[in-house]
Amino acid sequence: MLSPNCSNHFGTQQNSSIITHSEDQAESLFFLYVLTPVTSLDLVHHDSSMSSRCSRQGTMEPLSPASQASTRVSPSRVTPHEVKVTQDWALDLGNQYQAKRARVENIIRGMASSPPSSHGIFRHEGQTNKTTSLEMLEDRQENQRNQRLLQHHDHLCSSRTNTEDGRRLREELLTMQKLLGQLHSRFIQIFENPVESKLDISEEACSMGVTGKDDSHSTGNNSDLETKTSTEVGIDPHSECNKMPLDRSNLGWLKNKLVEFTNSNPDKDKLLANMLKYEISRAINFSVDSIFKNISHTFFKSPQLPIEDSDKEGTEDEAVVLSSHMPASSSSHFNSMLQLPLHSEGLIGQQPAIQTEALTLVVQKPVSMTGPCSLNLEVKHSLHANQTPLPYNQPAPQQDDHTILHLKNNCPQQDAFQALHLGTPSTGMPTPKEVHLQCDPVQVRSKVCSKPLGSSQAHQPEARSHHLVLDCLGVPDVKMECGSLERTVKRTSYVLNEGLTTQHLKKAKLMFFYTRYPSSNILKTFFPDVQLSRCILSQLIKWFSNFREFYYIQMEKFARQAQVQGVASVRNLTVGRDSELFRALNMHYNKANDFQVPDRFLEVAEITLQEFYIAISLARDSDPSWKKAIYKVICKLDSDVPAEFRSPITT
DNA sequence: GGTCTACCTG
DNA sequence: CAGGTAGACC
Repeated sequence: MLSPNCSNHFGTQQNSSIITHSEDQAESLFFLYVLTPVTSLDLVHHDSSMSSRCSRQGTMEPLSPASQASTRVSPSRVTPHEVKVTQDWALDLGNQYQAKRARVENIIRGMASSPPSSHGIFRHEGQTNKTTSLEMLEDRQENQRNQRLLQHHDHLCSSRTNTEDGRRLREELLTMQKLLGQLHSRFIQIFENPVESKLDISEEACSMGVTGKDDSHSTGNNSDLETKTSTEVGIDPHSECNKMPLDRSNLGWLKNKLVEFTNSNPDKDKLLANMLKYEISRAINFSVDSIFKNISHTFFKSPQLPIEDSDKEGTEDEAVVLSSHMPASSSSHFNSMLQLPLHSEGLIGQQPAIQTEALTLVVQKPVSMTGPCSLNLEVKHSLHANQTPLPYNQPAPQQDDHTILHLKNNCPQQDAFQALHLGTPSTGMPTPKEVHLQCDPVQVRSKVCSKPLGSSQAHQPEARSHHLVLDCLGVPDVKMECGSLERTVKRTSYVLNEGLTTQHLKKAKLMFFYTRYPSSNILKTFFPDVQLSRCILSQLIKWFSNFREFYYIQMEKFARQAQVQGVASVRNLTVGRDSELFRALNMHYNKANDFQVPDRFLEVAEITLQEFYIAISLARDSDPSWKKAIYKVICKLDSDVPAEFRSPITT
């Protein structure tokens, strides 16, 4: 099939390998064409090197009869101007090829003019033709069209015909016509009975040692070209007859037919053999080219393009770029991670760890990015060296707060409060410079709070002196670039209310170890980075109310459990760091277990458990308000919150 | 009436 | 953990 145009054919990368070879052999091809009977008018475009290359490439076509007939250039394309140009081009060839060309042209003319009305044509110098004699044998209709074309050119070229050569060639013409008839009959037979003919042809061709080798040696430049064109497409021209299946559409079949034809006329049709060899190579090139073109097209449209090599910590811009170049399967991942309105067809199942973590942290509410807060991170995991790891093998009972659990898992800011006790920075952690960053926490607008509250305003001077060492929200121990870290924080910092972030929630939980009933003043003092409006304050109070709720539920549960287990004395009810009750509480308020829970909290917890046990033992639980007495006791057991908690999360 | 709390529910 | 409600307290 004809290539649509030169630029497309040569401009596409996927064809480069084949095309390059062909272009490198432009000169050889040129000579081959000169020596080869041709009929196609594509060569009219040989007025320029580029167009000639394009034409030759563009006309590479399978040699199957059907395709030949359907893809041949229409004679109507020829214009007088083109003929003139071709003449000029041909004159540069030199006289050395004149004789040969004339002879070949006459042969072709004779073959093409099976009807006696057809006369010599293509005397025009340089007027070469792409249609081979074999092709003409295959398609009579095409011959007729070519004849019309030849006739059109005849009057232009006839004056150059040598009368003596003409007579000699006419004799050859007769021979060729006979052969033509034989070959045509043979083709018809093959078409009608392909299987039988296949075997026949195969045996004939191979038994005759059908190769282009011997013949090619006699054609000088043609042999080199033939070898090149064959080898460049991975086909051994000397052995393919033994390998390629003989099919009507198969090039091997055509070659065999040509060999058959050539062997029957060894002295006169070497030219045809060379020509066909070249055509075969060209067809192979074209086929390979088409295959690669299809492959390339399929490849770039495939959604399976792997992007594992893509930067997993790429920026959002990078994600956008990826989404535009990659299969949608890849981009979808980034879409979900970055929540960008990108087309999603499924990105890559390969998820960067950052994104995965962020997704697990999403609580059940929609989020938005507002209200930047900065985290001053100075010390991380400072207590790890001194803190005795708490046994944490058993899950806490009634772990119904999944949100909190998630937050604890990924936001080990408790480390900051561990540092409050030891005040020693841990090693191997990011320096303050490295982790000091701006984050845009996600905020959830509270129903109660109608007004947006600016965060990080009420910075108390004294609070600034206390550098809370906050591990910024699930930032892994891996040292990260600030940009990447910031993106992580953006996705992990989940603002629960106006001005309140997950850091505040964690801080409140840690404060609960000291105070179960914080006053409003205490909250204002220890949350200086939050503008404690009424709604914010109520929110904080509500948090502690929820903390107490969970706390008392656990106490009652374990007290009743002890009752069932038949604990003899209240003195036997103790709460140690390895007790199941403490594990449950620690899991709830300090899931990361990186905060040193004060001993006082253990004492208070033990007292609370005993109070519940006593009340239950005395059947006070029958009273609807039987817990109030316990609350009165517990509220008096609050201790002072360490001054380090005064440090604002926002600097 | 406002505030705080416990309790319940989702 | 948030929202709602009811009760107690001032």
